[in-house]
Amino acid sequence: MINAPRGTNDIHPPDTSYWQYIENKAHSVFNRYNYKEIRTPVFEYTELFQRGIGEATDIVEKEMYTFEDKGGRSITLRPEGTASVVRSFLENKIYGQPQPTKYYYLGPMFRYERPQAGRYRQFHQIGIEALGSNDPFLDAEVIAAGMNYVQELGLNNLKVLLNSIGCRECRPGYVEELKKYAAENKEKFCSDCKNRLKTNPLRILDCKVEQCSEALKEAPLILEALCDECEEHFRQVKTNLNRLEISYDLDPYLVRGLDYYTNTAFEVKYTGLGAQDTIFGGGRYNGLTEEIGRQSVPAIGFALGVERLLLTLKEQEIELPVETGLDVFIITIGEKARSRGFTLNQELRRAGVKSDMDYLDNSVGSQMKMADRQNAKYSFIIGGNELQKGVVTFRDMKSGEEEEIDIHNIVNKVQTYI
RNA sequence: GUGGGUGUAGCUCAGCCCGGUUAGAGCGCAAGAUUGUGGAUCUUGAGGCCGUGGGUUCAAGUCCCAUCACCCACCCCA
Repeated sequence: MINAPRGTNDIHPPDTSYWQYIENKAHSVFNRYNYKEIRTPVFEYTELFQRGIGEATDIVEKEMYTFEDKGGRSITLRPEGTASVVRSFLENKIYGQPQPTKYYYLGPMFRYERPQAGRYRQFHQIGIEALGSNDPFLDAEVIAAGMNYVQELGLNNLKVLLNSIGCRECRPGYVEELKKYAAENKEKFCSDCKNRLKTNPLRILDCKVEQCSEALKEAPLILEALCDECEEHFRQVKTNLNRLEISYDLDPYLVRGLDYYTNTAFEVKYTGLGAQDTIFGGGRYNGLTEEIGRQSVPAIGFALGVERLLLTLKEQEIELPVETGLDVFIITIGEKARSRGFTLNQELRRAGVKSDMDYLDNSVGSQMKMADRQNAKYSFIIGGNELQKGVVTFRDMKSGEEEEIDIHNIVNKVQTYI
């Protein structure tokens, strides 16, 4: 027996209809915000992610599915969506068109990690990216679009965490301050954080170890170290969120794992999920386009984890519209009736009626049971008697009432009922 | 990559500590209960390389080792 690779999942009915619902809702909500769908390849040259995400990040260091293709090129299955979207934006010179450019995307992403609740090796993200504007109205719009999306799906009790992590003017100075503070209080931090101090100092801010949160209480805050421009930008983002009545908690310890983020950083969490509680997260990445291309294009976006969204929907016991049952199930007795039922089935379907029949040559009782299990509104019974009279027995599955109807009129008849 | 838990019927699980002959339950599935009627009940039945490989033993689902997978957590992220 060959199993699906570790960390991958098959999605079966009825779950597939949840997925379709989630995807359809994304199309409709993001279109309303005037974001257009973009589809990029599932694999890219490895260099794109190395440059875009940052060499020092865990994603690039140890989580990428990288392989050499037959032409000797290093290829990587995309671990996230933003780098590809930016690459495509630059490669196709979309910056030459009227700005901003507003995209959304959805699809599978790949990271080589140990699977756990809400985290898989092949997982799915839905994201939006708005490129070509640094307008703080846009920061708020992006967050609003995401919140609107999950709210329309029925989610409650979500928390927006907000921070600004500055720009390349003010952040380096802050990082130095932070390093200095941490060096002076080194013994108060956990061993991981002692390492982070060298590799990625900002990350000590969101360490979940209690002693570290203690140790950080006296630490300098980035919100107090922002340059005038960043501070003003952040102030306006907050004002705009207030205007949209989106409540948020300032979290000065919220940082983002990927190098390209600047200014606004946000995460939306649901606390009932266990360790993987971030439903979506994102921020501004004004530095990314220059890493990948030559142009400097400001941009902001977020990515949402579909599997986590589904877990939350189930956790909150939100009913998603499941595929409805059959209109008609055809029950036949005998070979002749079966053949007639088979052609009638096709007639029904061509007339827009959702119908099915038995393919196991089961007993009438079993066929009736099948009709019941399939949630059929009506069953059509065709046996020797019906064939002789040229009728079908039309049974209302709810009331149990039956009437005989001319087999030539049955399609029209049932259309008026559904 | 690290730690803990779990792999027995289609599904959920019991049996394992304290080895012993044909491996169980519930649900689901199938057939039937005056021969052409579902959603209730009852009867009967089908369905298991007990994750895989090795070892200990007269004997292994049960004990030991390895391996794989899943779950949870750490790391990190969506």
